[in-house]
Amino acid sequence: MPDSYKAEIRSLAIFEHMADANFEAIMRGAYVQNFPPQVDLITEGDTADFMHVVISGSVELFATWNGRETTMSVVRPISTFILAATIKDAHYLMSARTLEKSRVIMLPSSDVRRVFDEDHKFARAVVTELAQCYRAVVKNSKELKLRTSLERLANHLLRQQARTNGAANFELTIEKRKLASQLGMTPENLSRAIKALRPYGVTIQGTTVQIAKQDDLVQLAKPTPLIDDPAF
Amino acid sequence: MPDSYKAEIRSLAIFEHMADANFEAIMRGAYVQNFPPQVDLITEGDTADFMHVVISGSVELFATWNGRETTMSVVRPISTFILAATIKDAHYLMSARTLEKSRVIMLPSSDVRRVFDEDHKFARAVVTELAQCYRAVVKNSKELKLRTSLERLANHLLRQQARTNGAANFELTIEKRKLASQLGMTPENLSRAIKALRPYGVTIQGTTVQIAKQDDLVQLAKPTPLIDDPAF
DNA sequence: AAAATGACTTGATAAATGTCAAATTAAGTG
DNA sequence: CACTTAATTTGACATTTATCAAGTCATTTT
Repeated sequence: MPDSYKAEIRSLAIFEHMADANFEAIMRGAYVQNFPPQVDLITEGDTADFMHVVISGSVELFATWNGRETTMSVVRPISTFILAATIKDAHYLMSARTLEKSRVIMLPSSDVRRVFDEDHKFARAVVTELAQCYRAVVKNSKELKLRTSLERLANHLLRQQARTNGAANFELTIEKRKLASQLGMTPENLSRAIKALRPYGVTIQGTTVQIAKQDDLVQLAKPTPLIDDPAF
Repeated sequence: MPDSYKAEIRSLAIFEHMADANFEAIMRGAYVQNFPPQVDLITEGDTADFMHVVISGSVELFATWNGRETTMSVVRPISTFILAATIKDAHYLMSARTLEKSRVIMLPSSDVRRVFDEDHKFARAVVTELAQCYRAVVKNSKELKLRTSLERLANHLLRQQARTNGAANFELTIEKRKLASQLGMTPENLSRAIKALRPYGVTIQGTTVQIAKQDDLVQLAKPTPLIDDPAF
């Protein structure tokens, strides 16, 4: 494990305040791996032997049932995933695959759990992270149940805009068919939803989004921190 | 706070192994309240000043947006709710109301957080509980995105059956319109879905469910622990 | 018990969303 | 660049789900 990665990981919220010795204990069994795009990292149902940290690239979390598949979320640097399964010593509920060339650090779950039991600062940080994840899923669930697909798209665009520079023009960060799946619709439906946003000043060419009439889009989307603010 | 309640609360997984002094510290500021049905306990967006424990009755967690409302879950004795918001010192993401006459214990969030920082056993238990809640929401989200309303109903019946005695006959525990909302459909749609399950041996009269052809229903529902087993 | 209220069901219809196939565009490859 | 492949879009259509209105059923109130 090169020191440069170590420093990066150390700066993550969940590792930031723990004792050096404990951090080293976790890092001892950790290893970095580089993956090309479209590589399966984990499969739902398997036991959660590793906690993962995305250092570069991006990783899709997805779920399957009865031949169907849906994108649950996309994890970007620098963040952890599969924290809950690690802590509970349980099975993965979601599968993961790389979307681009990605660097991922794998931390043995048993080490994470052991240190968790010894280092209160780490435990505190894990809880905060977990609470954050929980709230993110709740928000997502609210969005799915309370909004139509058009409204979900409109709000996604506004969130994406806020996440970047807040300017009228920005880029989509994932493929449209993944976006469709994440928003709980088919690619065809997304394509039509994009056209339906035209009267609200939205133009999407390739991956470039332009929001010409911010107010109109906001009026349609009706964003609320209770669903749309990741920090709320 | 009567001792009888205290003993009940003490036996909850999240309080079970903590130090007596810390448990007392939390109980000192706690109080029990009895509510009639249909009383609003908390409103989404408010700051999470209390963690709640349902001692008797049942509490609906629901969310609203743009004039719409959806049932997120129903909490039954003895369990906590609004743990994540308490830990994060954040705002409630969901509202809560009693469905029946209910007894609820309210623990000041600041006390919970203080003890959390001092008592490692408690912290450990909180994390486990939170991870459990997280996984429950993920399962729910998977179900919403991967299954049709008919499949959701079929699986709900099987889960409900497993939760009770596993026998062919059992009772629905909530109103049908709440069930519909929880499953992400309208009451009318639920009513029709129930009829559509007839060929699979399902009869529902009032709140009584009969599953005459278990195998047929299972074949339709295709339950998986990754979505349907609360303990998985 | 009669009346009133609310839950549930049913039918008719509309809207939203999904499916399939084909056309188009974009991206990657030799 | 020409070729191949994959992603996206479009059109036609099917299915699912929601909406509205009316009716039925059950429960509570008086």
